[in-house]
Amino acid sequence: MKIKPASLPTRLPVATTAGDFIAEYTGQGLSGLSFPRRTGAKSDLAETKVPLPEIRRWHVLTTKAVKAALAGKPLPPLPPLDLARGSAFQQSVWRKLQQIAAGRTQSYGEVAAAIGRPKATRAVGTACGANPIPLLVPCHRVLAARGGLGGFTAGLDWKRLLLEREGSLP
DNA sequence: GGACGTTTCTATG
DNA sequence: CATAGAAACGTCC
Repeated sequence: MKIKPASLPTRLPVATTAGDFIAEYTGQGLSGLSFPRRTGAKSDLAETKVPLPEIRRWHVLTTKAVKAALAGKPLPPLPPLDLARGSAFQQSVWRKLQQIAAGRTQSYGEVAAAIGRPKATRAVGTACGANPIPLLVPCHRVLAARGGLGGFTAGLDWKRLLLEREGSLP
C-alpha cells in the first residue's frame, strides 16, 4: 500500500525567539502560516511526521524568511505560495502586498487603488484579514490612512512589533 | 440584511 | 478646522 500524504496539508513548526509559528504546506507550496498563540509560546504539535523531501526544502526557506521578517529585514527567496483558496480579488490584493518592501507602508485605500479598485478599500481590509500567510505576505504593512494602525487578525501587538522592527512605526 | 482590520465626500457649525 | 452621516466593495454570518 502506497503512502499518500498529499491530501491533507503538512504542518510544521517554525521555531523562533518569539515562539513557534506553524507553517502549513500543500503539494503546491506554502499554504498557511500562523503566529504563536502568545509571544514566546511553543508549538503544541505533537505529531512529527516525516515530510516529503520537497516540503522539507520549502520549510528551510520558510524558516529563514520568518526569521528575517521578525528581524525587520528584507525577505530572502520564498518557497512557492499556495494561495489558490483565495478569490480572484483576494489574490490580487495579496500579490500587491508582496510588493511592499520592508520599511514601507501603504494605506488600505492605496492598496485598493493599486489593484484598480479605488472604492474597494474596505474590501481590502477584509482581504487582508483573510490572508493565510501573514508576515510573509506583509498585511501588517497596511495601515489606516490617517495614522491609524488598522487591525490585525493575529493581534495588534504583533502588528506594532513588526512595524517597529522595520522602522515604520511613527 | 448586517457587519467588518476603511476611505472619501458632503454637509454643518 | 471638527464632527456627523452616508455611500461604496467583497466576503462571511
